[in-house]
Amino acid sequence: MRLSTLFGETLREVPSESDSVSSQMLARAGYVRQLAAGLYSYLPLAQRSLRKIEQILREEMDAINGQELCMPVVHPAEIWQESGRWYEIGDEMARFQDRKGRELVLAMTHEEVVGILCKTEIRSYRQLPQMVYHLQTKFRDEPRPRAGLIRVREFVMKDSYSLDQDFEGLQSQYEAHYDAYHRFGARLGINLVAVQSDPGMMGGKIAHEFMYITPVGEDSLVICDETGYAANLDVASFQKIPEPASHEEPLVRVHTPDQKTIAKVAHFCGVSTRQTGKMVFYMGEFGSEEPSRLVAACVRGDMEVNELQLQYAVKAQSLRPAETSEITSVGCVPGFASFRDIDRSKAILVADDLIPESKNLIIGANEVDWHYTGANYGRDFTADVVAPIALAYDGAPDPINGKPLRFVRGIEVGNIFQLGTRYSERLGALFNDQDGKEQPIVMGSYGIGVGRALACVAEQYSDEYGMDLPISVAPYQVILVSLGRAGEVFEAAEALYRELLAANIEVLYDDRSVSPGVKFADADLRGIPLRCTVSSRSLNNGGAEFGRRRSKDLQIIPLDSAVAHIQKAIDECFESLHQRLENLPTWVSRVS
RNA sequence: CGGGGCGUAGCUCAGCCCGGUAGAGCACUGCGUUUGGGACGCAGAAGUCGUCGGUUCAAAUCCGGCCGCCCCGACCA
Repeated sequence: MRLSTLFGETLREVPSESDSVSSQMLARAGYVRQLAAGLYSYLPLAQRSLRKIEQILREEMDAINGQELCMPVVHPAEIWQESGRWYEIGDEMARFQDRKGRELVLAMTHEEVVGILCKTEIRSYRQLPQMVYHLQTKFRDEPRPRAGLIRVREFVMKDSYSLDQDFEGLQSQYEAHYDAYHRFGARLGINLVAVQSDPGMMGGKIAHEFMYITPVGEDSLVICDETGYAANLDVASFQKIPEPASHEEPLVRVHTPDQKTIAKVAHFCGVSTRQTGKMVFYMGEFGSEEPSRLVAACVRGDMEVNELQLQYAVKAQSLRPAETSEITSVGCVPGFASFRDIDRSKAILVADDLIPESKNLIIGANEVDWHYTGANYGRDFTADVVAPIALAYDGAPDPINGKPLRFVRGIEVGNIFQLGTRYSERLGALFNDQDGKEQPIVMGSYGIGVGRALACVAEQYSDEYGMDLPISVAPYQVILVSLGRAGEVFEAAEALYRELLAANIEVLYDDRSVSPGVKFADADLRGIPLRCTVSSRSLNNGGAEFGRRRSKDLQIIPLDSAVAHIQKAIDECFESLHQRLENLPTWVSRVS
């Protein structure tokens, strides 16, 4: 490709549209342009990179017996009504009507269509297992798109769907995806960490997210480098160690003027926050049939509430922080609340499982400026539900060996879900088993965001001058820079360009008549890993100048063997990338 | 949805407080010079100041509504 004709300019100045490194780099390098919030055009360079990422996905999916197909982006509403998600999903799903008034939706994912396809294609256990995948556009009307390609509304996802007759089959395909996703990350040059995650409304019990670890990530994770335990904060567990206490002290009502927060009360009483019980109030929604109810949660004073686990503990559809009036309506005094003296007919009381283990807590007395000391679960107060509802924290003891967990942030590049039979049952995707009995197909679903993967690569492989993409992702392998329009240099560069093309080397040829500074600056920006320069200086030295992007260690390669030299360097780039495939985490080697 | 910021030429931004001729740099066009790390001179083209309304003799500037974009939070099958 000649740079003089490439569609897509570099930007000299940092675009103002977003703060994230990847979006600024991709914009400056002429890869992407924003059309609206969360909607991007991919210019030719980005398109080439995306196609390379897609090709890697195809190879990895094919390697685990996937079959590529393609399903529509526009779906009739009925299939989403059948699966139930028409009613469960809110404004995130784009809904519209066709000219006849038929309700349509833009696909957020494709479980429903796969289920519909199974109804006609799969009838017998003899046809299972199967795995299908596609690379297709999704639309999710995110409440807040952000960070360039990291969180967009329209994006291409590789989504695959496993179809099995039983859970053993599902487990096996799940494990195959687990390993394939690690290979995918390695081939892109990024480390993906598999973390336990919340299956959420996808249903099923087991799910993992594949995270690219970076401080700019939007998900919070806990990981332990020693045991390999890794989990999304939502589902992270940790060891809970009660404060030592020799005996139960008596319950004593103490005056605590103006000590409204846990920190203040603990300080006032001269104890650690670990000796206190903290109350947090939510309003729980339980569906249209049931009225919403107050959910009162109690965790030890040094901890926070894990809202997702609290929601599961009370089997609520959703939780929101309670208003002060809602708290007082059950007899609680904000700032001085506890499970004692609460109207238990109007609220669900949930205690973290550490609370019954903890002796002699300070809790609220439900009266302004008063607390109790020496409160003990069972004797002085009880809950309706005891469950692990405390949020893991930085340094919390690993659930396996008790070593401190590390808090990190990550970007979710992929996820894998064991769906089970939820969709096949609702959509009627059944097969006849060996006994001739109808059974629902056991499904799994597995996604990878293609653009998000590119953003993660750009995030990692950038410096102040631009991107330095791995050879597997870079739109071109080498950038050929010609300096000077003098006849000899021009002829040599043109000849080398033709030779590189003939040798099937992916070359971006800067044939523009701009100053050397512009060419080098653009070469640094564009993300091409190798650079070859032809100039009168290089010709005088015996050929072309060649090396890694921005390297000071440049070698002169004779023109007649230049192609071979460049091919060798490309091969070495791939080899060093492929070394990442060794010692990858696998399902078998995982701990968590 | 809550909080904050912004919207002026293709890009980055100044001008707005204090109302009166729409600006700079980069990019672009032409001519000439220049060619190893974002060159220089001369000439030129380019904006309905997001939008609608109000105040005023007069609005980019003051006031109000709306729209859009970014950031923090909520949310995220």
